[in-house]
Amino acid sequence: MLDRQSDIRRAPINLADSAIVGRCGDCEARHIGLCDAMPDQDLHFLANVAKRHKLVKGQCFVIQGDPARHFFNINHGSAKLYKDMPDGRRQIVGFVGSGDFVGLAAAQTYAFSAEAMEDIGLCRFDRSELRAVFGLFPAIERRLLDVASHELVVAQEQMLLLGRKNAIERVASFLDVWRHRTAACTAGEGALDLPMSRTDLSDYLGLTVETVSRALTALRKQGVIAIGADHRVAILQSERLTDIAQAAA
Amino acid sequence: MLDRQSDIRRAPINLADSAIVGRCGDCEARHIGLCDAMPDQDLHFLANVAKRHKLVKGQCFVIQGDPARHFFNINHGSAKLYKDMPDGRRQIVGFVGSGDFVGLAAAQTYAFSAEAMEDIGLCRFDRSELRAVFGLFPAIERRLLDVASHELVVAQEQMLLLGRKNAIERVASFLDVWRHRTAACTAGEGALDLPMSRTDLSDYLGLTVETVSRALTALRKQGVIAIGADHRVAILQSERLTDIAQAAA
DNA sequence: CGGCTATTTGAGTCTAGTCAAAGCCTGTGG
DNA sequence: CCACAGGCTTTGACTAGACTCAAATAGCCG
Repeated sequence: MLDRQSDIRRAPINLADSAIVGRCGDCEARHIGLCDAMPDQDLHFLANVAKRHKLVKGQCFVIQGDPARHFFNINHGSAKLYKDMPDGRRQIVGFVGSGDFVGLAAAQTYAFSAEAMEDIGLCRFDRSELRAVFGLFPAIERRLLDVASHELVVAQEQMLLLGRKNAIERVASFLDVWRHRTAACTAGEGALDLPMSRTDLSDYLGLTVETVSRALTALRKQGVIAIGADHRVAILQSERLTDIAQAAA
Repeated sequence: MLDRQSDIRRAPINLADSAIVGRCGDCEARHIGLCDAMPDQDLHFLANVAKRHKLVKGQCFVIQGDPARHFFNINHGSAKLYKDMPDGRRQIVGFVGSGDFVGLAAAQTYAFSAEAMEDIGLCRFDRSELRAVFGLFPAIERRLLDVASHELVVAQEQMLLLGRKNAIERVASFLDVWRHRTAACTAGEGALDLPMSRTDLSDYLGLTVETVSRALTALRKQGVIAIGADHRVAILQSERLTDIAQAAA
């Protein structure tokens, strides 16, 4: 655990080093996330306060405890949000992907850190500048409130998972939610695309890597899922998975 | 566990039965919570969409899964917010008190239930009507976004607690947070006022009643807290408590 | 003064954690 | 093309911290 201290995650590369590219109009995230709340002709208001960045896998763009000066909108790729304890224990509080908004959970300082799990592109907004845009386009603020409400729902569901579910229920819950999250994007019923490692999964589910692995094996032996040679997961019995996740059976 | 099914909590009294009393101007919560975002002369806009209610201990005013038609603002008293699983397992996702806003964590339906832990007074707002007030007073929406952001910070901290802390750290964390929450109200350094039972505490901390009790005893034996004959808790060494809560020592 | 309930304490069990090692992709270099 | 190093994942054996079941204790209220 403690080797995390010397990890790449502890040596974030300054965002200023990242390439700034492109404009809003042809952004891959134009019609998702924050930006979809703006009509085309007013998009330049957002563009004026947004800086586009590209980050490579492993780079941090939010550090827990730093002054919360920015919001972020992920354009492509995925990242993990997490909290660390002084002795190395880690809790991942969320995974974010294309279109997701990052940075709401902050008062004066960020309550979490954020690290790219693969190469990502994002837009960075200055909080105070974005706040000024609120006055002109209340739809933005409305959107953020909706996003925050939804995140609260998800957070409460995660509290139930962490506080009351056993290992298999936790893993089943994660797969069930992830399936629905990615079903919107990929129609195919093949293996799930899991950008996170088993270690990330364990830090998200409040378990150890070994326990996550054992739970996956148990689900595989029950015929609920299949695990590929590349460790990817395919869901074979989705109703059964949901039942296990919710302890409905 | 399963006896909860027949509990008073399962048979909520309809809010329509509750007494509706008073006006906003002389409300005990006038200068906290949502209402403080409104200037006196415009308070009647809120009053028009608010219904004041009084509830007795044990009454539910939000049921998980019901259509989310209202927001609530607690005027006095305290309540618990929780999620239940079909087999009776329960996770309390938050405690709320005077001035606190309830109902943000909802999409079409409520993600949680809410029950009065003591007699309480609250204001009920129709969501659609309150939304209409947003247009006239953006300060309300701004306030809600701030509230939601703060709740997200708290929720993430709770995920860390539930996912990665041991029993003593959980109990210490709770006492530490609760001390700060109530310190703003009561200057006295006496015993904490804990409106919730040990069972509620265990459902909040993801433990059993017995484990909570044992953790409290352990903290008492270490001299960090004292436990009164009425089971109330007094904090004797607050820095030590904080260190234990954060695993800093 | 009892009955009731919430809390605390005790004894034994079990789930998940820890420590250790093997297996298996991946990617690099010969 | 194959061998090998390295990291991630899986499996195994044992431990520990929290849970379960049971009982004792102590306020609280009629």
